[in-house]
Amino acid sequence: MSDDNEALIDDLSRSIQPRLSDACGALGGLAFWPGGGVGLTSKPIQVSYAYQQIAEEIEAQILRGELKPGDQLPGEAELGTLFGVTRSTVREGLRQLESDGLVHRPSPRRMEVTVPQADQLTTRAGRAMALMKVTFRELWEVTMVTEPLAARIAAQRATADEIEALQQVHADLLAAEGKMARTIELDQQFHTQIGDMARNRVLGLAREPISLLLFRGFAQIAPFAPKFYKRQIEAHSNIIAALRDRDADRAEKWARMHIEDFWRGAQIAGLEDEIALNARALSGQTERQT
Amino acid sequence: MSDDNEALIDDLSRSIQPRLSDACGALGGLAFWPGGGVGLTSKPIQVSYAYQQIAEEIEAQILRGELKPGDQLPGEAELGTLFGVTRSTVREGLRQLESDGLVHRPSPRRMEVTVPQADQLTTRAGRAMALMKVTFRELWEVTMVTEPLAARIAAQRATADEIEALQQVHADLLAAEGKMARTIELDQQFHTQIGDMARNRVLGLAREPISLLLFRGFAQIAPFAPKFYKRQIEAHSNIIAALRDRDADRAEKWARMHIEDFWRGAQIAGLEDEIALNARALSGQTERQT
DNA sequence: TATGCCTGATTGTCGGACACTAGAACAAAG
DNA sequence: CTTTGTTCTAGTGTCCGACAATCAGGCATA
Repeated sequence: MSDDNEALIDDLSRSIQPRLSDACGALGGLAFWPGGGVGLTSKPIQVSYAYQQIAEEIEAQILRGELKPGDQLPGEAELGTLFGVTRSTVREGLRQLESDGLVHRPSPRRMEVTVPQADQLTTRAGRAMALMKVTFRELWEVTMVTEPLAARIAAQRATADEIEALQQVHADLLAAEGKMARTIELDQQFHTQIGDMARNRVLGLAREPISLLLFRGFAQIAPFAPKFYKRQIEAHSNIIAALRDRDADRAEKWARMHIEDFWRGAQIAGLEDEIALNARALSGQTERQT
Repeated sequence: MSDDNEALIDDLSRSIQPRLSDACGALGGLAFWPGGGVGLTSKPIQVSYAYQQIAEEIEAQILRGELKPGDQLPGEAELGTLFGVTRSTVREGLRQLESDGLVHRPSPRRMEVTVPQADQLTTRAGRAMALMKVTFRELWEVTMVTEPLAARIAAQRATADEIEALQQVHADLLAAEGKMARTIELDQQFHTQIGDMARNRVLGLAREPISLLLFRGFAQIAPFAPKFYKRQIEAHSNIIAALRDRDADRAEKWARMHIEDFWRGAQIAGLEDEIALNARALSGQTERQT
């Protein structure tokens, strides 16, 4: 494998500034400000550790295209000699890259460059939103534009097979009546699937974590609004029908009404400015890529 | 500090399964499939390393709320004894959490729990979109709904000060005519600022990386469309005016026209299905939090 | 050809070590 | 009493060396 990596090795070997830790505390010429304590330009003075530099250097080479997805990284020991640091230090850097999603490990022996996976970003964003305690209102306001957009584009681009698969999810959803957890799961899947049909990765990335959180509210709304479930189901049917007819306007309209209706339910349940999700509920879903 | 951490320590000490590495390769009862090679349920068989378990355990406790933002983590050595692993192993886990944004280091001596920072997520998402080579079309389709939404809500919620600040950015933008890099920067800031005025963190999270990438196209459009720059500026003026009047509909309308116009420019420049950004361009901006 | 075995390279984890520094406690000076 | 300087200690970044487990690949065997 060393033949294949010759080039990589050459590229990677921008050796780390020797003995960074020594230079850590060195605060770069901090100008004295005569006007008193206030107004001092508070520069962050960020220290840079060796393991960070390792991660940054490799990351930069990935972004610059010198390392492409699929390329295999040299061994840890080799990286160590290349950068002039110990294997332990290299490892810490690799862990960062790993959880950044820029490298992954197809086999425990190989470490290769990859592009961040969508589901990983979704988890990340969802976690962040939960931790920053976003409200249903915030989620809803955005969903109010993303889902109709997804439906509209999906009507133009979805394949017949995809629409069929969506129909199947809808059927499963009907069959799951009464089982709340399953209902929510299938409801989310329904929307995710429409999102995928739009063939827009940006939209997919943006809407997924949001709808994931928002539609959990289902469980909190249903008990308060008897007809809520039925209306939601009907909306789904209408969306599917519109998709079948390739009627973008109608698909968009029904999606909008669907989300509007969701909001009415949320209002009845008094959820408007409630925190959408105590992060605890997400704790089970941590899926760290390996 | 050990007094304050007594509770944390108790909580944290769910000790890691002893000797995980030994159980690594153990492939869980793989059922033999008599029908031939095809149809075998290819289970991922994910091994779990000690450093991952450390990260996951601490992460879970953060999500569960047992560790709250601002809490200080015990020292590495202490964590090591709590989990029953070496300090090196703990460190690798901490590096993951660090780049996940769940913990950070206000001072090189303290490691405390925090909620993921928005700008970090933005960087992450932007990098991912660049690496997956999204097209201008994908970005534009989503921007076409996010920016009008941001403008609409901003018209309802922005403070007078914020509108004033926006006006200032606009003035700077006018003054920067001809300087492309600066123009793009200020244009992005203009939109970001409107996004912030909407006081919707979900919207902010969703739209920021997208607009960041999309509006870079400015540089590629301007040379092809002489009047493009002027029209964009005018649209900005009109948006500000609408915000001043608290006219949500008009703000939304102008934002939409603004983005539509951007698309016309993109068409003239032939960018529709071009890759929005070679990731290289992002490589300079890596800002790893410390 | 397909199977089993052996070997080298790589990885996960360990334990110990050292220099350096932030933070606190303390002493001296205005 | 506040401000400045000193000392000490715990904790961090980095290094070193080591070991068991495992994967990849070559080789021998059936």
